[in-house]
Amino acid sequence: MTKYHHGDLPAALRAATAELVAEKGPSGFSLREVARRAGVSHAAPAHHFGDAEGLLTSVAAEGFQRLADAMEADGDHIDDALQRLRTVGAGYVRVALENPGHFAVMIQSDLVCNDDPALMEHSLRAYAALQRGMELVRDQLNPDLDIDTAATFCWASIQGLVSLSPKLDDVASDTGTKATPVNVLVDEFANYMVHGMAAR
Amino acid sequence: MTKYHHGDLPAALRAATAELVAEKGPSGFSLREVARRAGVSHAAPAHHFGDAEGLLTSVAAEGFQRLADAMEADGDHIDDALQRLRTVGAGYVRVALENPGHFAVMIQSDLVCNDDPALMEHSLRAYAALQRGMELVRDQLNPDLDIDTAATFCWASIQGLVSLSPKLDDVASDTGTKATPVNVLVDEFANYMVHGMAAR
DNA sequence: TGTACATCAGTGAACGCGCGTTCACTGATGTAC
DNA sequence: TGTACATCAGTGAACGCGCGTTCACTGATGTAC
Repeated sequence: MTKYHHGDLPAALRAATAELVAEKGPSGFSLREVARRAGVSHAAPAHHFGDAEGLLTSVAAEGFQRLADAMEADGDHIDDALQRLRTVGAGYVRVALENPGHFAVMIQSDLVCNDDPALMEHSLRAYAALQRGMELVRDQLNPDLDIDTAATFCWASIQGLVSLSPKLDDVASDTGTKATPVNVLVDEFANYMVHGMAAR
Repeated sequence: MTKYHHGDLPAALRAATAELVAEKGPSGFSLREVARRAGVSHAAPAHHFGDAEGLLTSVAAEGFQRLADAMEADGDHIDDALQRLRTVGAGYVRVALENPGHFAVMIQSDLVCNDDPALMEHSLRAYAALQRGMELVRDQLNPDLDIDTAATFCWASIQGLVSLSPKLDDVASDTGTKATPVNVLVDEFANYMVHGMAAR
């Protein structure tokens, strides 16, 4: 016997959205399909999120929340710049691979409402954690390092690795070589990055 | 008086697709809207491309063609590793910013047919040009450099910068700072990258 | 040079489909007394 | 403890819309003779 009231429908709708986007990409998303997967009528989502943008914004905020939590938990207690960057980078990749639907929505700003308070809060929290890592690099390795440029570059590089990884597999299979897994690449990444930032 | 025969409808459809995707994102694409923009009936595209995937694949192939041409023209005559990486990186960013619709399709492998001969040819040509740049770094700076890892990392970093740049603008406006333009970042990128790859 | 015919390129009407949104409704829950 | 009522959560039918695909068609081009 199923209950009439769901319990936590908003969370179930976010999960269904993430699952759907992970499978079909953002283009495959529809409110009706999400409702179907959550086992409710197709008019139910409007009750909680208004429209599609509202739901996607909530998914993006949840993704940034998970990312920020991981970055703070992984990195804030590590004192060595290289080790911290390596750990936080690996954490980013792990969270991104565990939440592919969330990340696909997070990095496409035209799908969401960028003024949303929750979305802003968690994305800024993630960015701040990254900045603190960069400050460590500056203090230990290169006093002239520009924090914002370095942070931007770090974020772009890792996210680039994550979001290009299916494409990299394609290219690898075209050339007959085997693609290096992302989580291995990210370790090299930390070396390149820190040495590059240290050495100017 | 408009002609019945178009002249080069396939090219016009590719251009309309790129324009539409640049405006609305891949999710906003539809065959009917593309036909509308190209000024032909909505059944016309099927004549040349079969279905939506065929058209998008052709757009991706055209994008890789432009990219590969630019990379070869920009880089192949430069002998210094750092200078070459800087120039080719700047070229990548320039081509990507000039063809945002093409690039949005190129990096989403689930939209296109990855077995397409033209697509394979041009994307491998671009990747090979990047590899030659990495060989230069290996020969001049670090004999132990792994070409494929370095090439992957380069591509991911630059593409990450390009595709995250709208999001970076959002974050910048949230924090009240001003986002560094991508073409400035890419210059820093070359420094980080080469020093990082040289220094292990 | 002219004519007949095949081939190619694009048309426009028709179809069925999944979509988002609206709205009157009903089932469940919480609260005041 | 029980009852009445307000509020909240989800339903399901209805709507109009843009979509992709199909198909018989017509206009334009090229080629054989």
